[in-house]
Amino acid sequence: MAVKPRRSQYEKGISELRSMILNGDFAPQERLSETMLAELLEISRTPLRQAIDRLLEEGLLERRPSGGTMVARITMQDIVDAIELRGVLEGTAARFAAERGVSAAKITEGNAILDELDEAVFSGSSPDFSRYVPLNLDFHIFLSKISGSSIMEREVDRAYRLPVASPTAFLGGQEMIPDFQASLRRAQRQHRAIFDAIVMREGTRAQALTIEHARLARENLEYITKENPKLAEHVPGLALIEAA
Amino acid sequence: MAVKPRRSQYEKGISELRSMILNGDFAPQERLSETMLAELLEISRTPLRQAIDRLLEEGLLERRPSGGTMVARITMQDIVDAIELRGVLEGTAARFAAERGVSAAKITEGNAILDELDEAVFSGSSPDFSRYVPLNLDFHIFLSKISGSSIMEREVDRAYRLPVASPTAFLGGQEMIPDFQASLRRAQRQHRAIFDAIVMREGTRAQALTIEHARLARENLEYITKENPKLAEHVPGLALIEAA
DNA sequence: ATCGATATTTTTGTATACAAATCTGGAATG
DNA sequence: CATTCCAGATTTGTATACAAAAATATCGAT
Repeated sequence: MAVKPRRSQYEKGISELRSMILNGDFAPQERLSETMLAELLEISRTPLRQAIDRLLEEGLLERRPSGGTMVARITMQDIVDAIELRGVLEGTAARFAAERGVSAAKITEGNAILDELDEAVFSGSSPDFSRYVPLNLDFHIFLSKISGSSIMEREVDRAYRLPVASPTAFLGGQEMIPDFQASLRRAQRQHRAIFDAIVMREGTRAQALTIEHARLARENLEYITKENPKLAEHVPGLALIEAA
Repeated sequence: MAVKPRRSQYEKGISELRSMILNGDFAPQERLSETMLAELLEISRTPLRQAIDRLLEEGLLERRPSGGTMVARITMQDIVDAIELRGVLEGTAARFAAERGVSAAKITEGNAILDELDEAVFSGSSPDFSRYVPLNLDFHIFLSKISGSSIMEREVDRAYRLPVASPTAFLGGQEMIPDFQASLRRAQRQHRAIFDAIVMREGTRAQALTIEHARLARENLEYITKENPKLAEHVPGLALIEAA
């Protein structure tokens, strides 16, 4: 039997509308009327409006001056800033973790994730992408959890939802962008360094390393836009960038 | 004739529900049913639910495991963390401003605010509180605006809405807490130093000063809780803190 | 033809009705 | 006496109806 997802109309609205936006289904300045969207997504206006509110929060939608909403105008600078912000928040979480200390159990847990990442990145002749991507996200979420601050955990999680700021934004789906293999290895070495700094209670170092780690995403972004623009298709949301 | 505010039911819901929560009108674990709240606020469930979603975002409400919502359990640590987070975000905005440079017009504008703040703080025998509070907020918002990043502007603004993390959270209404007069003078000297660092393009210094500036709020929080607990009444939201 | 005023249609904000899910109390059973 | 199960009552999620506001179209005057 197929598993029936049975998600709410509201969740359906969010995820479908989000992917339509990232997919570039709407014209840049197009007014998105609620009735039209409701019909399109086959949900009623009540849960649709919730979804719109949420996507406004995430920065994917924007209120039009005349009323109504439209797809947000996102510049390259916005993405660079969102990546930097993500790094700053993750860096603060790492600093908190270092300053406040991490339990032995959590150290074991972190090392386990890192060992698995090593497997995925270094064991074969080339990195195993489909294993790396979820493990990478696991590690990043793990870092926010050991900050010892529910506020930081929330806000880091939130930053991941900003357009194209998630740690996995440039890692495509299953298929790897071959040019990024070296980047993956650097990233994993940074993971080790970050966790080492945290365990050693070196807050400033942990923070600096984590911020710099996020900037790998910026490098990938620059590589795609300058060297290999057709890769942009693999990164949902990149298509809707306006000229800065 | 009295001015008719004519705000929407949704806005009414947010502001009234928020102040009721901060006022401690609900018992700690009390389940807040939508029908009950709708009746209480005299709005229908539709805009009420929007308001609830918003306050969930702000961290003032929390979903109960069994379904339904309740007032969020906020610990002292959460407030300390929210203040630090606010400082980190404001600090990043200040760093951006320093790194990217500020126009001559904006420098003039900043100096004008600082001069007015000087007036409010240093001109009389004691600081003019009712003038200081809005000017202080102006300066903080000004800092986020000159970051040159709409993302940072948004996120700083958002951090102000976290429980008791706003720059004016500990400044009470009109009446000043006398013990904070010295703190006010220190704060204003820090404002000058922050803006100087930004104008001089000293990003790291601007960031560090701004983070430290936010920690004045933490000092005030500690003073209130340890030295003079009855002042807590003057700080909306402090009443609903649980033991950490 | 252009502008402005008014009428018409669309769109959003709000209330309410209804259904599905959840909770509560109590009776039946071990 | 504790436990399980079920009926009734809330409660939440969703659809829809309606009204106020906004946008668009229409028409007339200059």
